[in-house]
Amino acid sequence: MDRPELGFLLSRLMREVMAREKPILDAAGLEMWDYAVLTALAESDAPTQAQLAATTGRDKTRLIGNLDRLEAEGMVARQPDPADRRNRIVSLTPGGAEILRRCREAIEAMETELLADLDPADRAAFERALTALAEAGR
Amino acid sequence: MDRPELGFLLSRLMREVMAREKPILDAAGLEMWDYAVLTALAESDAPTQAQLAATTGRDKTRLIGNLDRLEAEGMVARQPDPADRRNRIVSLTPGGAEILRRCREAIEAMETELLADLDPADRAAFERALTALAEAGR
DNA sequence: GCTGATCGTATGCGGCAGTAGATGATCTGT
DNA sequence: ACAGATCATCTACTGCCGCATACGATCAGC
Repeated sequence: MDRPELGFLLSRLMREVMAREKPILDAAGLEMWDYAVLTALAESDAPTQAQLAATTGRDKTRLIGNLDRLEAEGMVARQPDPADRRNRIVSLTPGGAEILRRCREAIEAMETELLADLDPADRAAFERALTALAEAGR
Repeated sequence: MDRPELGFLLSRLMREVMAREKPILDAAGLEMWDYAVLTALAESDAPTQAQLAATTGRDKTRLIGNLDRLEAEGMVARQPDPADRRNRIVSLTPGGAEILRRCREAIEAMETELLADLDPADRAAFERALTALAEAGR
């Protein structure tokens, strides 16, 4: 049962995916973390910064800098939560959403190409399994 | 086609796997990198340090420290290559192989448990696809 | 034999990571 | 009204990362 180490396979694939994402994000003037933040923002509505840090896995103090930059460039907006004014509610601006949409499109195309060599059934199973497993880690 | 970002799924799963590996490696007194090095050593025979750095993805100057430690603890041995005395050929000692074997066993058990909830067919396809994709990144 | 390249090693740099403590604004429980 | 908790922010600290450089030993081509 000389199964190849799950961790090593994942890290190798991860490196490959990131290498292919980088030029796309560079072209849009985004860092990896920026993209993660924007994506999280598009998926959950009206998150507070602490929530955003939790869902992206980014340290909350590090997140601040990213948001500063993204806000300065008009991609996100921070508003005090009317229900609890300690919170800052972060949201995507239309401009940010548009940039995100373009990146996402390019990245999906890249991923499609990356997965193209797989047997279609395997590919579907791979995506299904990966989604389930990623969920398992909460 | 709102496919969930491959990169994000991978990073979440990766974090989960590493979190589960950590206690096992801690118990054996190994760092993540040590384990990667030992595993690479078990798989390819008589690699030079430069080759080892390439296959593990570790910076060659950083690798030195790991090898120093592993050598001091008797897990690996460094020998000058008789064919080219600039090279140092790194090899697993029996003791190192034994420690690696035990870790690998525990980690495989952990992985088996992690994958246990998957549909068996999906699981097989997942491993097949992951192996193929990891290969794609050379 | 010389020159230039390669390998292992040591060292220093800048960058990025998380953690911890302090601060000010704000909320909650009593 | 007051005490304690929470949130965003700032700053200092520590540790790991890759990268570049330098150096001595060694090899290969001419």
